[in-house]
Amino acid sequence: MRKKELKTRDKIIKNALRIFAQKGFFRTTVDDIAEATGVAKGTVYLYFSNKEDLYTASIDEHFNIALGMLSEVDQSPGTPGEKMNKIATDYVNYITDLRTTYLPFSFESMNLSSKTLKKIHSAIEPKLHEMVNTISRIIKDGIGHGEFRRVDPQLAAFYFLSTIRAIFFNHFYVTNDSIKTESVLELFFDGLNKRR
Amino acid sequence: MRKKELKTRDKIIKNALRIFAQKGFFRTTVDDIAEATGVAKGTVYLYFSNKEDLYTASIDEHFNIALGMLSEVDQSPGTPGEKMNKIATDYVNYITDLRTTYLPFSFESMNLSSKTLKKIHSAIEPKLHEMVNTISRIIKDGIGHGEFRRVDPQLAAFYFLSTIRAIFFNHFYVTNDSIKTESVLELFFDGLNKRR
Amino acid sequence: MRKKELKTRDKIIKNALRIFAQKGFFRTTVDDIAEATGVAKGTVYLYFSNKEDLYTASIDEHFNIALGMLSEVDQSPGTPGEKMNKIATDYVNYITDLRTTYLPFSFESMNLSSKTLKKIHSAIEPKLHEMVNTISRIIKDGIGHGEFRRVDPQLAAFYFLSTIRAIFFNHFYVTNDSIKTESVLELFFDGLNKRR
Amino acid sequence: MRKKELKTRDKIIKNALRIFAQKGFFRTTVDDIAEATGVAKGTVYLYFSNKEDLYTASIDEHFNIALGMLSEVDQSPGTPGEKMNKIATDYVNYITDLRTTYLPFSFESMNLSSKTLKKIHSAIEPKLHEMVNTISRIIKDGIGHGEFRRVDPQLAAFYFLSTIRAIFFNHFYVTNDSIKTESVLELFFDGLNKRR
DNA sequence: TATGAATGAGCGTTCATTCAT
DNA sequence: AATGAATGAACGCTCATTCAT
Repeated sequence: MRKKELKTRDKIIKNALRIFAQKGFFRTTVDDIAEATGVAKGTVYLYFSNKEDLYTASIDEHFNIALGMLSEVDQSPGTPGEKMNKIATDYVNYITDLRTTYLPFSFESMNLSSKTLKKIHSAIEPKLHEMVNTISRIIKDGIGHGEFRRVDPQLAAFYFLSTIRAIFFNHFYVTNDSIKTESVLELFFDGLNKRR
Repeated sequence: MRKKELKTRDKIIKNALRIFAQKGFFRTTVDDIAEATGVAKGTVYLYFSNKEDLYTASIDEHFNIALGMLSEVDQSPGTPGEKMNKIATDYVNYITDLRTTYLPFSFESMNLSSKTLKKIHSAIEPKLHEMVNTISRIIKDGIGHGEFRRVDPQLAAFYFLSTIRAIFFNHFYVTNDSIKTESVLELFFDGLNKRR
Repeated sequence: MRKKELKTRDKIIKNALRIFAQKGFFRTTVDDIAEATGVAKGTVYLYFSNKEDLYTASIDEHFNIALGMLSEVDQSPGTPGEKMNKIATDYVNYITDLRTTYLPFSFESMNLSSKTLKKIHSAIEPKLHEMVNTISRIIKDGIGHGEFRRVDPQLAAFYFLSTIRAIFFNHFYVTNDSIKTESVLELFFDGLNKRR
Repeated sequence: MRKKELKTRDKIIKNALRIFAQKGFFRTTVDDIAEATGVAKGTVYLYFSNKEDLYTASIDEHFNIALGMLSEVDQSPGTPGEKMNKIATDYVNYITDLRTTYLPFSFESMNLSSKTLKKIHSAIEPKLHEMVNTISRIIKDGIGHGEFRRVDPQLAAFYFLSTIRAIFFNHFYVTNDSIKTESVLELFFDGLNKRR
């Protein structure tokens, strides 16, 4: 029964993550998630005290998945630059699989109550820091091996994540997918300025 | 009469832009906007057929303002690099003034109905293209003068706008505002890779 | 329009008072009241911020009516004893008209949230005090004229109101209405003990 | 087995009585009672077919306790007046122990479905009659011994019970407990009218 | 033009009740 | 006998939209 309980809760989270990703917090109803999971609406409330709690749990799940992909790439062989390219590609693929509709997946802008935002914050901040730290270490490694410039590794890691996100936001603005991941990454690594 | 009408419509849009920016589409009520404008709720519907229309008009207004700032900087003297720095700084300041709350201003993720999304798209795409084109021209100019590398100017322009947005999204993830505009722009211009 | 507004609000309160009296707070739905008033559910929320607010307003209305009856009797001619008999009879008639079902009308026991109880308290306490004070004055008058014993007038006034209520609670326990108002009042005035 | 069953059922009733008394029928959930009893929610339904049944059983329990106190006092030595004073005091103490919250304990006004009300009625009417009869006998005894006036003993008995309840309802209206049991009983026994 | 009272569909949440184990 | 996960009907409340004035 312990197993079954975890399974139902887990199934709800997985469906919630997907549907929230597709339709956003407000256009997703608890019924949507319950129906997709094959349970009654009330069942959702056995595992989550309210919709925002479920949303928080979904974001948490998202970061767990992202962290999993990250550390897997980190432990695989390759130069820092190769690793970062792999991270970006994997993440882009994951998100691309997740959103089945036109809409971009973005936790960045939910306009929830500030109370919930704070809850989400405290839930994701440690995980985001872990992501930033992992990438940061890769960058430091790259600096040590003379592959990267001497920049602030934390800042570069943050900017790297933003660059990945930029690839998705592009979809919102430009309907034809002319913007390629590699081209953006090339700009990230080599910058705009001409080398002297 | 004509003047008064435009004024009321204009006042509504300006308040809508500010409030939507602060609270997002769903948490903003038509009453919020009517009240802030000092008109009755029904009056809003004299000028906009529904809430999403008003939202679309607000986004349009936002891009008009952004385009205005852009062309002003474009026509001022300075190197392409200086111009781009000015654009980023001005835009950051504008957005910072706009959002009075904790929440980032992001049109990217509204999770509206796809019908409305398409309307917004067709409304903003020409303006966004104008923005991208203006920046694109500056970049081309920089390439011609040997200041920038030979990259796809459109892609670089798009990535430049994404970089500006990245500075705001940062606020959502990192509570202390340690990420400085200049540091991010430095990374944008010089890239991560070491120069050979 | 001012008039119309007051009318709708007033109509809602009057229906709410009647239905709450018949079915109690929990078994009464906002829809019940809206339907009885001939307005949509949302209309109720134009005038009252929530169900408990409406309930509080209903109780207030009840006490206003009771106070009106009380002061009318008070200003009519008669001995203190006659006045008190009239008060009891009028009140009993009023309540009897109000409850159309089997259920007693009792504000005493709603088991609401303590927050609401406090709101109701502060709303009715002054009015209840006014009721007690009016009866108290009548009793004092009766004592002064040698009609009543020298008792605490406030206590006697409170007990008098309880005696009136007792007549209704009786209906809950005893299905045949054998308990007559006059018999109970006789006991109230003359007591159980034999006079020495 | 048989013993254990009775024990569980009994434990549920005792907890139900206490919690219903504190929070009322509607604000009490079956979960509240199950949790307090230390059994699963489903277990409650092994012994009671629904919540209203459990409520009826609780009221029954209440009357059994009250009847027990009553007959104990009845069989103890003392004048009729002394006995009635003892009854009132004991009952007040019992109820005071029962309600741990601000709310008065009142079965009088539950606003349940009329079907359940009828069930409750038929359950408590015989017991209430037994209470009234016991007190009635005491009063008759007092009349026979010249202690009480020649009144309808049933009516006086009913009014006596109402007087006891009045003491509790007072708590709802008057926040400071200035109303003392003895003062109210004095009024009950001696009446308001001056003795000629 | 402008108003704002009225509407009612829609959604989050609760909780008594059931039933497979 | 006992459990507790699951159900789903019910209800409070919101708010975009309408329309008579």
